Amino acid sequence: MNAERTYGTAAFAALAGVTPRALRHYDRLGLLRPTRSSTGYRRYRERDLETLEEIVALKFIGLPLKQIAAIRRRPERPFAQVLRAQREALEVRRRVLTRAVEAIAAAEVRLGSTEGRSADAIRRIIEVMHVEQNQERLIDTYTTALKTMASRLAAMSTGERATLRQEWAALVEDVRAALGEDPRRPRAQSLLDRWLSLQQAIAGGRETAAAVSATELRAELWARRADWLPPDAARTAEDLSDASEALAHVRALAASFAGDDVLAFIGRAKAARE
Amino acid sequence: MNAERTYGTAAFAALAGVTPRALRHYDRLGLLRPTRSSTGYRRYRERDLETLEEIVALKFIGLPLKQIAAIRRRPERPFAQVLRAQREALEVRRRVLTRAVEAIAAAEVRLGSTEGRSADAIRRIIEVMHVEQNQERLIDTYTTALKTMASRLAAMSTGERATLRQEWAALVEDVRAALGEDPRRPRAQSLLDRWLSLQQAIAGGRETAAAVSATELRAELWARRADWLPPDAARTAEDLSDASEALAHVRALAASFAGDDVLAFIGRAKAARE
DNA sequence: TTGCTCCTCACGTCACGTGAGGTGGC
DNA sequence: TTGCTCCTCACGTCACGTGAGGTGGC
Repeated sequence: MNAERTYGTAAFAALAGVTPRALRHYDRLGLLRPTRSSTGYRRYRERDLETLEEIVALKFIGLPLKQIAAIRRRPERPFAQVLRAQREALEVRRRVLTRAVEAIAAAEVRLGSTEGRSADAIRRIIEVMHVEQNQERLIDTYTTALKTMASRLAAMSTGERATLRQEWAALVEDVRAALGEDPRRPRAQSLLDRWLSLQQAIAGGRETAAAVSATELRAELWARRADWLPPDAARTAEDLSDASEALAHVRALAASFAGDDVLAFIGRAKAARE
Repeated sequence: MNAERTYGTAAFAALAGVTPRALRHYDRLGLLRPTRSSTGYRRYRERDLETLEEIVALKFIGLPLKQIAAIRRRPERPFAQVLRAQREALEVRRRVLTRAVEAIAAAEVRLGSTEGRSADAIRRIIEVMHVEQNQERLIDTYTTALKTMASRLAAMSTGERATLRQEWAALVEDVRAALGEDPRRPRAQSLLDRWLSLQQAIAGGRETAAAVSATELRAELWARRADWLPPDAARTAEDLSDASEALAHVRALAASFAGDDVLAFIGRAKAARE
């Protein structure tokens, strides 16, 4: 009595919408071990179906079976972290696919117009591919720079941040007042010194600073911000590894950078120095 | 004299941005065979770079190496077909990724609110996954039905199509005039006969007809049309395997279907018949 | 002569698909 | 007793990554 309903491999596979071979695979990996009949046949129970559905769901979001096994045993990382990392990985793959589709579309246009030859179309793919790879590299550089700045700012005390902000505002004001001056004069050169040391304080290493100060780079990136700026501010703050305060600083920084006249003056002072 | 500049494996790999191992792989597959020095070392020439760039470009758009080899030998299918098939395949993969990202996002929301447990989040993934799979199935069914209709219409003569259109318009008008009548009466039943036979003429098999006549299906699909209707009409016409005329017929058909009162009457007549 | 580069196997990756060859169950 | 289902190997997939073990080149 109370004999529980069980299923053979094929029946259970059909019930769950997977193949029998997949069930054997999960069994071998230890993901889902059914009981065995006296003759060695696999016997699945009703409650195995819940387990299998979980496995299929985690596979649907692209997790490898090994990681699924780890999560089901006991997650070594909090599930929220797993989900976030996986979502970001999928978003990267989706962007790659988008680039490829764009390259194909460009090649199709080339092929359709004025009896294009396939060699021309392939060349077009190469062009689009290179342009897009450069953009990816710019985005990576800039995103890394932003994260570096955010974490440095987050590591400072409130007082330090306030000081920095004041110094920065003062410097920008002083530069504005000196815009017409000769960039070779000591006055301009001393403004440049202040600029470089503030940049060093916020951005740290030289590469970060360089990435942040390239004007064309920022223009290009801003034009394509939909590609790298997450849609909602909450997520952005999280990405930058700390709180909205750090993000606010980065924004203030970006805003202060936005004055092209100021940047041009600093550029002239740099050019005069060498 | 005139000794051409050549490169060793590592140098050529660095020049082209691939790994030495990849070059050996392409060599073995016959994709790019360099000359060999007397001691068996691979020697790449300047013009091998063009070949390699083509290979990398075709790999970038997701073609497998075997197919790239075939294309470079001599394309057995026109390149336009290859590009289109590849673009469509990538678009499908992109949609799958979009679904997965959506499912993860839903799970993250669940996890964030009111101390969600990971089991709840996984259940949420399952829900979203099932909803989306149903939608995919609907879209497939409907798209197939549309293609079937388009090819049947394309196979007809202009005269036959004109007749069909007239009969259809006349039927819709007659049904409108009979909306208030008893669906069990011979009048309504004869309208239903005309409806079924016209549907048979356009849609062919019973499954196609069923797909086309399910009201909720069309409402659901129309709400999500961005997912399955290609953005530009030109491409749509091509998808439907013949010209804008066939497409125009499908559109006219869809428009005539759109009257919910007409559909409801036919539905009542069908219900009365059994 | 000593590093350095290059060479050729050959296994591993990931989630199964696909036979091959054999045995218990209704 | 005859099909039918199930079982366990074990190779194949795809584009290389990663040693292992060995030899020519500057």
